Amino acid sequence: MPMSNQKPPGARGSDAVKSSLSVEAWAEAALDALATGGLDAVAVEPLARRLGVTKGSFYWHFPSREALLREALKLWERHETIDARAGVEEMTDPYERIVRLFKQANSSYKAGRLYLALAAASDDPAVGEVVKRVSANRLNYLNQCYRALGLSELDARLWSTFAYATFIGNQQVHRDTPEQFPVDEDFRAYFKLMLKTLVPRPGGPVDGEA
Amino acid sequence: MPMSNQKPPGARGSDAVKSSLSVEAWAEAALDALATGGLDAVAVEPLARRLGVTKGSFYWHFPSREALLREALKLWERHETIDARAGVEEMTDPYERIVRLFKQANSSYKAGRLYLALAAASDDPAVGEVVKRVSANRLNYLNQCYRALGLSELDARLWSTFAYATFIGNQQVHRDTPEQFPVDEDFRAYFKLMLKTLVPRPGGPVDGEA
DNA sequence: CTCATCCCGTACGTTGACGTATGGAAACGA
DNA sequence: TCGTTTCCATACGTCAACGTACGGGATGAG
Repeated sequence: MPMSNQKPPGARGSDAVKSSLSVEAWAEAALDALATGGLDAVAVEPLARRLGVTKGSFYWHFPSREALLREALKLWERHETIDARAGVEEMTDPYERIVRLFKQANSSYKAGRLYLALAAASDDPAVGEVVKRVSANRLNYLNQCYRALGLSELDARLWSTFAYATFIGNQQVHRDTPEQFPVDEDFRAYFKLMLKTLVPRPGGPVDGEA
Repeated sequence: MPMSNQKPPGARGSDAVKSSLSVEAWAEAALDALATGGLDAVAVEPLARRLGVTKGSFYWHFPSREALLREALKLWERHETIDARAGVEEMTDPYERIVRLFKQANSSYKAGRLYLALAAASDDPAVGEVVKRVSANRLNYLNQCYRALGLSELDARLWSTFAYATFIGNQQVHRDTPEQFPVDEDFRAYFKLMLKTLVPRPGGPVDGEA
């Protein structure tokens, strides 16, 4: 049984490739099923049918359904942490960095669905652990960005939580009632409004307590 | 088979009682299971065990699992639309009305979990329909409140969507990473910040486009 | 050519939940 | 007291998915 490394026939040379090619394909399919059908859609036989094979294939690559879930979660966490930093780290200005984060968060509808599906399956301990870690990472990163804007520790925490909650909620509203969600021109106005409201300009007013 | 009215031995007199007593008990249990375990937790035999009975009882009250789901959704929608208006309609000042709505939205953690669980199960057509209706109702009501504040049609739509998304997101963040969510004193500051940011005071500045 | 390993298909046993059939106990009216 | 209605338990068949056992074709090494 593989599950780790066993020299896949393709992609020779870079022996840094740890996971078998098919393993990742199964994991991707699992994430796809998760985004659309929830956690129970991550089922061996349905996925096998979807991929045009049978269980026999699956149980050669994985010891169990739980192993597939673990692999899918690992893949998701990697995507989530890498994509979150991509195109953001290069921005030096903290304001522009936050703007970039927001644009990114609103750009990938599919990633939003995936997060919501995983968050809804947090009852599963393995899922809950990863969701909590990813969510905490995002919040901490946003918090650092707000601190870089000059906000105090408390203010940064409050504003970053505020902003993060808003964008998570946007994904939720967008999914639950798409026809109520602003599009095109309205969305641009909506986005601009949120930006102006949620991220204080470098020279703007700083509000402490009342 | 009942499923509608059949003169429950208790609560005589008010024959306006449409659903049997036990039917509502099953529906409540179903909502409870939904909040904690998701849609698949609404299973006949597990619920029966939880209630200390067997399937025999269930299939006397309901023709199928789907009927239970429908009943639970009906109950949820009723709760959601009634509770949303309770303690809000009496407020005449639109500002105070919105504040009341926000306080209410943040007060019931359990109701938040229920909404998130149902929203996550929107793949089910019956669930999706109700979720969409409830969500749209909330948004429209909030929109009316913002219009009553004097905002234009567009501004009211944007601000109400903004505010609604934020509070939905709060429930999500609160559930996914509870230890990162502000509590006690920090929460009060957080709440105040959101209020000041999201609901313009009657005499405050009105921002149109840039 | 032979053989061993890789990858997958097939057949089987098991489990959990759905739904049905039927019996039975308790309450209630005549 | 007797029968009917109400509510629930038990037993059964079905189905879908998990996991296992085993076989078999392909492919590369010797």
